[in-house]
Amino acid sequence: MRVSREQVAENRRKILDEAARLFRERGFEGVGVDAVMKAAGLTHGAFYGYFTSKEDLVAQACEHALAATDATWRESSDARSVLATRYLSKEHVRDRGGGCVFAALGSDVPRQKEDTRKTVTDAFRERVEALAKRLPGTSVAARRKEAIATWSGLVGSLILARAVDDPELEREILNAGIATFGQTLKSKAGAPRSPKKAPRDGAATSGASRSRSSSRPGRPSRSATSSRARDE
Amino acid sequence: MRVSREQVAENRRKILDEAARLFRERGFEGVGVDAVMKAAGLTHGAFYGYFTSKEDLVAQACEHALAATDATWRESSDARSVLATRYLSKEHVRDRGGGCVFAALGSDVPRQKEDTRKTVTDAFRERVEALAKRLPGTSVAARRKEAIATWSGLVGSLILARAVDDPELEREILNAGIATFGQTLKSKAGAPRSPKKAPRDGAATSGASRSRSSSRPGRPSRSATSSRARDE
DNA sequence: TGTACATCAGTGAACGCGCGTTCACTGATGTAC
DNA sequence: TGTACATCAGTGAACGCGCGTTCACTGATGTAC
Repeated sequence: MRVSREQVAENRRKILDEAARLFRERGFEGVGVDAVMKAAGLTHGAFYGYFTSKEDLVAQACEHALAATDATWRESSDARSVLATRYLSKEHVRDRGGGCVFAALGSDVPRQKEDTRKTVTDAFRERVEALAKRLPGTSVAARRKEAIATWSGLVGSLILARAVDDPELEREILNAGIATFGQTLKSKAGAPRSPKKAPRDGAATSGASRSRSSSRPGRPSRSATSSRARDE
Repeated sequence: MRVSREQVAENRRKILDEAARLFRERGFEGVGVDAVMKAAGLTHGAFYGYFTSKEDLVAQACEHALAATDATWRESSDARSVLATRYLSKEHVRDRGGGCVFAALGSDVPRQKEDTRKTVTDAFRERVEALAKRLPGTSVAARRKEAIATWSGLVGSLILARAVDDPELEREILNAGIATFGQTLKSKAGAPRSPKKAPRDGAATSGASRSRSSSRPGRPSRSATSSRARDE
């Protein structure tokens, strides 16, 4: 039963929405193709009309989830303290499925395929740049360094607040994070190790245009060979 | 073919060693019972002589891995900066299987069963207390808060350094983390939100004795019913 | 200390199940006239 | 605008595979005498 082109586009969006939510809730390996398609109101057989493999879905779902939050970060003019307070709120701790991808899946990213890691790396750069813009500070390098440390602190705080099973300790972690990463950090001026090569300031602006995602085909051809890598 | 009691103890240790390594490398769901037993030099059939279920193995392997590093943290007298430099080294980034459990599996912990979360929570408390002891600072509460934020920052930095696919960016994250979390942080004095209830200072010393792990049986009885939870 | 027997750690076949993936078929959509 | 046909998105059965788990059996260990 063929459906309209608009329906196809909407189905695609729905699949990615549901996949992005489910992966964040249950982890990449905790969600099957079947579960994603069912959540999107389709049957599993239709899956390979949209994606070449589950790995393909993982990569695109990550991009989908990250793009949604990227926009918010770039466009909002919230101060760093507001941002930290919202990021480290109990609501965000609870809403794994709709929250930060880095916190929900961060420690699983190194185990994913190239595509996914590249998507995550690009999004990390976006976040750091968006954060650096909000920071006071003299040099671009110092602002960038502080943005990186702040972002690390926020992600780490959220992950640990979620990991812990004691609500009181969770609250303590969130509050410590807000108090520390919601305002200017103190850090040593230079890079403390391997001083032979200073961090490139140019990297702070090099990835400004986000043009990569256009190379993804809308629908894979039916005849596409699916080579399944067997090695770790 | 029955083996000696010493052999049983050694097999148990080997299984936990290999499980702790494999889980950190490939994730909880990326490693099967079969792979763990093979790595330990046994066949999968012997598994249920040692553990009641895979979940049981997950919990015990986490405890095993965390206990190993706990000892190091408690006993070493390294300054905070040395600790940060070692924690955020390229060697640690590379050695996922032998490194920090929080960084390797942190975002997967909220999805695990009670036992595992409890083990992780206890270990978190240990780390924070061990870290707080090294910090200068006036009040116990301030030292504890700084220890929590520092630990969050270290874990977050390591997770992000591993997630990223660009070695140069990885280096930047590590250096920013060392510079920031290797020395005293600035943070607001009071808790910034929900000021009705101040953080309990007593929590800093309440979990001092680590007596919990003794309740684990050495070998489960053969007749133990394995009830498998079907719900999420 | 030596023998006879009970114990039980480990083996490997087998189980049911869910996974990722494929495919023949269906029937509504889109198009050519 | 209306009809005839080609296209193709979605369905559901089927596949092979690996997973967690069970169990009858084996034979070395540990024990009783």
